[in-house]
Amino acid sequence: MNDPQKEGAFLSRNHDHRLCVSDALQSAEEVCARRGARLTALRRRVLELVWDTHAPVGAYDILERLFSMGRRAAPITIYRALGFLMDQGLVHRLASLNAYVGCGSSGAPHNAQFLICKACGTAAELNDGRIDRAITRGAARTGFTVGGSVVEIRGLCPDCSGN
Amino acid sequence: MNDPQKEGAFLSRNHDHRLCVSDALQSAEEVCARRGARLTALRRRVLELVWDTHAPVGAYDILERLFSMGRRAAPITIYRALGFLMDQGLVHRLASLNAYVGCGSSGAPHNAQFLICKACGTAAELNDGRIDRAITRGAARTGFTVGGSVVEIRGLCPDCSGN
DNA sequence: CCACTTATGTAATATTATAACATTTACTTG
DNA sequence: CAAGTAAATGTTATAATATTACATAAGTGG
Repeated sequence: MNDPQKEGAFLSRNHDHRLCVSDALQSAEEVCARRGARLTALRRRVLELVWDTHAPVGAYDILERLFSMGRRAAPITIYRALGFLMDQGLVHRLASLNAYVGCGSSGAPHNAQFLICKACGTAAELNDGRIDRAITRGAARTGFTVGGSVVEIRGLCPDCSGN
Repeated sequence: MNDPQKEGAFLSRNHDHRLCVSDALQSAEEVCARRGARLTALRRRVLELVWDTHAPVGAYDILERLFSMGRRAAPITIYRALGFLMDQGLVHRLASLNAYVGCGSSGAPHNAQFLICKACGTAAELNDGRIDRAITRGAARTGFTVGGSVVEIRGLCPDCSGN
């Protein structure tokens, strides 16, 4: 992870996004190959569309983009592809947005926290053990055993907050 | 808050739930009166239905229960009432469930964390500053400024995990 | 009481997601 | 390679959640 683009959770507004996409696609190919999971043309296409921007994208947006690329499909098709991609840890669903975003640290399904910029819509994945631990401990104090968590944080990204 | 029922985030399975409801309703009356907000019959009814159990309830469930009480209403009616109640900080929406739950620490709108038992469906509100701080700090490390957060934790409540 | 604001009613529709079953594709094994 | 099987996709319909737009009613202040 010594790619200069990947120093922080958020990339600069004018980073070379083609690299994000090609990295994600290549990584997905490898991950799936290693597991014997089939990254079919359709699934790869959906993954590409999810990676179209760093802003989470709705299932029906993906559907429309597929249409505009000349491929006609039903909603269930997208949901199935997204389901596969989530199972492989390549995509996350953001419950607070009903939208999907590519997973940067792909490799395996995992919990993560998300930072969502309310100005530009960009979302970045955080994998902060301190947050996880605070949650596990806070829950444990009430006798609750944590299985998983949804952590979606709204605010302003560095570019949009002027930092 | 020296009500013995309220020692922890989760109440025992056989607590006297009528007290929860009457407390919530009375508190809501007070809060609204203080603010000049109108807790109408409909809104109070919806609040009661939300408080029917500690498990989050869907908007359409509320609608059905209203029906079964002889009151016919359209979805928008429920959503408007829920909107009002959320504005007053009396109800929270859980994004990961598309469901609504009464707010225990009512008084003002606020962020909170939620513990959701995957066995019994009960949800409890946590107001753990340590989690908030971990989030704020984790975000700040990436240059992100936090506005608000959705924290919904799934797992097993004390009753269901055998503690 | 009148004018005004707020709340609710009514009808239609948008948005997100899944169920059920048919067909096709690709993998496997003889 | 052909047949059999499992996995993926197609097709159609529908469920579940939420909102828009406009009409009516109810409360509030002069």
